[in-house]
Amino acid sequence: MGDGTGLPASFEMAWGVRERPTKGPRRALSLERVVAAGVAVAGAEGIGAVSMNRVAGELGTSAMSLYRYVASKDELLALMVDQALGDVADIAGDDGWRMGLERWAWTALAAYRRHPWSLQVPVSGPPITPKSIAFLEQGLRCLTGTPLAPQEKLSVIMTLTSFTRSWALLSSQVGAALAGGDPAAAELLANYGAILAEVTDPAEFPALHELIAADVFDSADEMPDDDFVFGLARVMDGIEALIDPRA
Amino acid sequence: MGDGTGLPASFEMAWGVRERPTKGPRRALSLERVVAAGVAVAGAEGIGAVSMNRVAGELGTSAMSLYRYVASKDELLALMVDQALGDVADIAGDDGWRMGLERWAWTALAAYRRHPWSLQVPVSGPPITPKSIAFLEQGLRCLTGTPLAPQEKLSVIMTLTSFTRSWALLSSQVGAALAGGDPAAAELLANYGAILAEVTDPAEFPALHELIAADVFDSADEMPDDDFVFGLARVMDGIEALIDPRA
DNA sequence: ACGCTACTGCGTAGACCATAAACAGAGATC
DNA sequence: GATCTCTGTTTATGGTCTACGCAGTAGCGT
Repeated sequence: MGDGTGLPASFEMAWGVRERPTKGPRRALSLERVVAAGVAVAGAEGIGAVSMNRVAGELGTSAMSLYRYVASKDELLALMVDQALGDVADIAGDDGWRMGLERWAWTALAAYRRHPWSLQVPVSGPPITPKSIAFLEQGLRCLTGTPLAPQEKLSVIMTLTSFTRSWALLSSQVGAALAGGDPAAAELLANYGAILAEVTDPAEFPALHELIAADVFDSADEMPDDDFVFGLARVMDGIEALIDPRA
Repeated sequence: MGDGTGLPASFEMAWGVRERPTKGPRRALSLERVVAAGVAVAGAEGIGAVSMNRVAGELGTSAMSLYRYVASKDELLALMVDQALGDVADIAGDDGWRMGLERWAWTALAAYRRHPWSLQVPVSGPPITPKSIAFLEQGLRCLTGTPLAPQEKLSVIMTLTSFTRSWALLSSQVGAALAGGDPAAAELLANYGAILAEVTDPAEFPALHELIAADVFDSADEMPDDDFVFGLARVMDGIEALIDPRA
């Protein structure tokens, strides 16, 4: 087994393991540049525009050249998502786990906002790329000193991650529908409450119609971060209810 | 505006709005059968095998026929996901909001387990299909009688949904890697802890290595629902911390 | 200096994919 | 019976990923 990690070669490259082979012609590109080109295309024209051809075009070469750096398109996408996380600065401070984790969640949200397309890439396994692991480390550090078992720490981070990611996804889609090009999506969103009202029977959906009557579904136009603040507070309260009794 | 909902025609069909036009030849298929065929293909061969051609083959017709029932592949996928939720029975009981919401979450998890492929379909907007709305209604009913504002109720449901969905996704991928065909994924998962250890520097990732040392990443083999129970309890505690002080 | 050999970029081609457009027939309505 | 709408299907277009193979490059061992 030795030092074979079993990871795809491009991932090992991203981790900095694996020295570049010394023989052969000099490489015209680098994994970094390929991934960066992918990120550029996704950022400018959306994840749907990311094809091997398009990315290669951005670099002035042809599609097949990219396969010298990446074994498949899925690998490229995974590395793009990793890159999108950005370089993670130190997050945990000395102001307690709660403040730290909240900063952590807001940092993740900011990264998702910067690269909304990264939310559209289908998740294909547990995190294994450098920046996502570094980010996990930052989250875990916030919990250092708390009376939680290791397994519990991981569960806490997972819970928080899933909430943040889901909210970022919803929020980005709403934002895209409002600002973006698709007029059908925009209209659907603008009339969301009305559509629900028209399609459901108040007698059959009483709880839903209570919300419709309260205009809950139409206030999405503004869409500040209030809902995120609210949900985040709920999740943190839940964690606090676990930690506090032990202290 | 009248009764034009602005929804795609196939969605109106799924809701039962829209009478079938009386002219022209009798239809050879039905929207239900098309969606059911898609679900069958996805269940048997995974979401990746769902192509218009493959689904049409399942029905003994040709790809273009499906476009008489569905305007695009995305619509078909959305309807398949809706179908996967299954018929929702009454969930809210008289044993309090917490028990109700927990049943609700477990019901959702069961549906995801029954149709893991539905987690791979990229989410493309707020829920608008019959069964997902019915499911939302069930969740909201659990909160009837609680001192929560309408907007808060929706936020609570969203928080719970996102947690459940994320956990189901992770759990299904782990399950697929262990049982499924891809030996690379299986090996990655089996050595997950070891790989992390090999690729990261303990000095740079102290919090992570604490977890690795505790074998947290290797106990995934068993993977019962313990983590879901744990996270669910956290989320519910968070909601309880909001409700209790008001009662 | 001179193969050897590993490695490079890239062109070609195959297998699929979603779907636009046009068409011949079915069957209810006038 | 004529009309007119809706039906399934055929054909065609432009896109996707990527397996394969080729010609050329540059370091290494001799």
